[in-house]
Amino acid sequence: MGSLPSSSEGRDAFALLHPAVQRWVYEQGWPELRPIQAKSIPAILNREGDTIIAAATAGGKTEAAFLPVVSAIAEETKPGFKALYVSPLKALINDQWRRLDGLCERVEIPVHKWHGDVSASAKQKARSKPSGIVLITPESLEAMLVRRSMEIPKLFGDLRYVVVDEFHAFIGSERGVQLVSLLNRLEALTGRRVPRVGLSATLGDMRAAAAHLRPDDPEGVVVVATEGGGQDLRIKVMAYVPEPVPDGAPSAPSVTERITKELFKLRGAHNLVFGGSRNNVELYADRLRAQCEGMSLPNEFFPHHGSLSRDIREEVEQRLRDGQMPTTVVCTTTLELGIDIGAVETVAQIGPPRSIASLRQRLGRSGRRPGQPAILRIHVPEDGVDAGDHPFDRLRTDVFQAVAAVRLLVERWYEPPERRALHLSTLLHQALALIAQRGGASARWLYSSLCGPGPFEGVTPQLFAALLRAMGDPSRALIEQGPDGLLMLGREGERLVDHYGFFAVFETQEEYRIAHAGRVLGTVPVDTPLAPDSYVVFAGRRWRVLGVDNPARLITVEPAGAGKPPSFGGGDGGGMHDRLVAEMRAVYEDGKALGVLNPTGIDLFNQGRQAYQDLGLSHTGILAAGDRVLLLPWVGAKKLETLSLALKMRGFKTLRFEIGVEVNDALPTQVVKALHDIALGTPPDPMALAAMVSNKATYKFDGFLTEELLCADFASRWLEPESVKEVAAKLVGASQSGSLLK
DNA sequence: GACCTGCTGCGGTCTG
Repeated sequence: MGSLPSSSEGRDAFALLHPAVQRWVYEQGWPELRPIQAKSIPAILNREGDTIIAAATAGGKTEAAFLPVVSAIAEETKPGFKALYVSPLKALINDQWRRLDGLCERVEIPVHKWHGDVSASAKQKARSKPSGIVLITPESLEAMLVRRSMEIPKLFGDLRYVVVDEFHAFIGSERGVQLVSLLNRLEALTGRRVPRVGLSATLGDMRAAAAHLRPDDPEGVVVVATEGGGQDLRIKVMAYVPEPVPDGAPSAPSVTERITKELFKLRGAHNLVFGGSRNNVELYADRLRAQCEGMSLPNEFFPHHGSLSRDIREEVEQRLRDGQMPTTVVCTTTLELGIDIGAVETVAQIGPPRSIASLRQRLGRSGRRPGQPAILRIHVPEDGVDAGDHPFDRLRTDVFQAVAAVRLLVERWYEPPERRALHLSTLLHQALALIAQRGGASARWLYSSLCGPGPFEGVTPQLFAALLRAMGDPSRALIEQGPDGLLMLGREGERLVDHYGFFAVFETQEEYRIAHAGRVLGTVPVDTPLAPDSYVVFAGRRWRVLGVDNPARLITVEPAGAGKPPSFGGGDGGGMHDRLVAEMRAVYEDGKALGVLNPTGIDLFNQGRQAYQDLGLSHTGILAAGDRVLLLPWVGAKKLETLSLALKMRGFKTLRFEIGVEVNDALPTQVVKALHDIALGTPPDPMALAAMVSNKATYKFDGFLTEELLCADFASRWLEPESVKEVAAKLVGASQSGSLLK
């Protein structure tokens, strides 16, 4: 055979693989094993523990996990699935299924897709003769555990590995908490501790990621990483302001028109433009297509976002993958994860990045061939301001945010996971799922199953008892207690669990479909319907609304010559990490912009620095300026996000928290007190917090929580763990505890 | 004035 693996590390790793896997590797014609693969193979095959594989996008991570995993299970003949692969996206499962097919065929191991688009008959077939590898979503795994718990020991009793793809996508979210809880439940059902392998490109804090992967033994997780270095980065931040127009002069091109002109220069290659919102995606995709048509050129610009129909999105992905015709896709985060689209030349971003991890992920789409630089252009629109405007409006926070994000990117800092929140909405969901899975359970057993070392470890027995009491309250009727003390599903609990919508822990809004000539183009939210005869831009084209069928939730359209993007509904707001805000402050303080700014950007940068000095924002606390209240940003954006949520719940309209929070209303005393406490970094008085929260929901099952539980959960998102328990204990009241936890 | 993700079981009808 050839002299494939050239390094000694590569040779040693290669020798560990199963002969059939070795043959497959030869057949691929690879010059050698990638460094990440050479490292991961012994890490997985020579030990029993958990592993995190971190390498740049397109670094061969999938094979780094599956060459050893397939080798380990190649000779297994006992019935049962041997490896479970969990992915955040169905599209990624379909991609990986295609990719694994050849390798697994060589070794004669079946690979099963298992998600909502897979037919019941295919699942039935896999279930009747379980073997090989299952590729699944968290929701489908939840459904399997709840609906088929009796079969789990037979299906997974001999499971050898769990592989989690795009692991970063599961960190710091409700869905990630659910996933880890699911893996714990799976191990409990099978009585085996199964090695976990997490794959990711952008993990900043490996120890924290390890703690998320295996909460009760983070030290035992081996991190296999390769340097992403050596890649040449070319980054430019371009700022835009409206040009002043003298009276009587023809109007100057708008900021949007100038950014469009800049993006149009990307013609002739493969590029991605991250628009920041579906609205922007539609706006720019339409303008760019119109510009092509105006110049009688073939269109190269296409939109891609979550409200477009699957077939429209797949058409665009296919066009990128083919690489035959030059293509620029204007998209949201939909093209950020690992769906196979090939390499692109330039990555552009409209507006400042909100997350460094996501910026890194986006950049990973560019410069994937050796010797080719990764190119990033950040286009930052800013408003025009007058000299007399308030300094808040002259801070140019978007420019500073973009510069701060680039500084952190160069520093290789990424948002770390946050583990300290209580996640009571998800805990409630998991308690229901576990009761349904077992048919009934004691409170003590539930507590030890869910709140041991794991994503709910911050929940005390008292708090859990309060949660169960809330669930058992006749007004909610989620659970009830039998005479033997066993907890069972109540009337409402049955109804929830029986509906298929139960399996996902995230909320989704109701939508209308938009269709032309029988083809569904995509969806818009029900609360922002389109009127008949209005003009709309959708899927990158212009349409006239023919009719709206309310009962069918269907909007029909015909081609038109005008239109503007529909409203896709509001987002969650905020979401910046404290570190990014701190870096913004550092940029204001030290004035170092890395030389990445265009001339307009430099002007705005100087203007922002001046405004910053004018304000004299150097201490922590709340500034009252006239009828405005400014919360200094340096308390941390995470806290501000929470605060802004609370303030919105109280009906305040004018909020700014990019760098400060302004409130143009008089604040109730209790809320001011809580704001003060938060600004000073001390735990707020629980009653003041309660006054802020009222009884509004953010997560899917918040609506079933009492005000006290909601407050405890709310506080947990930014307080230190000790303070969380303190505040929660005060809220819940230790005196009531104990009745359910016998 | 942000983004994204996911979905079972059953009963009915039709096709090969």
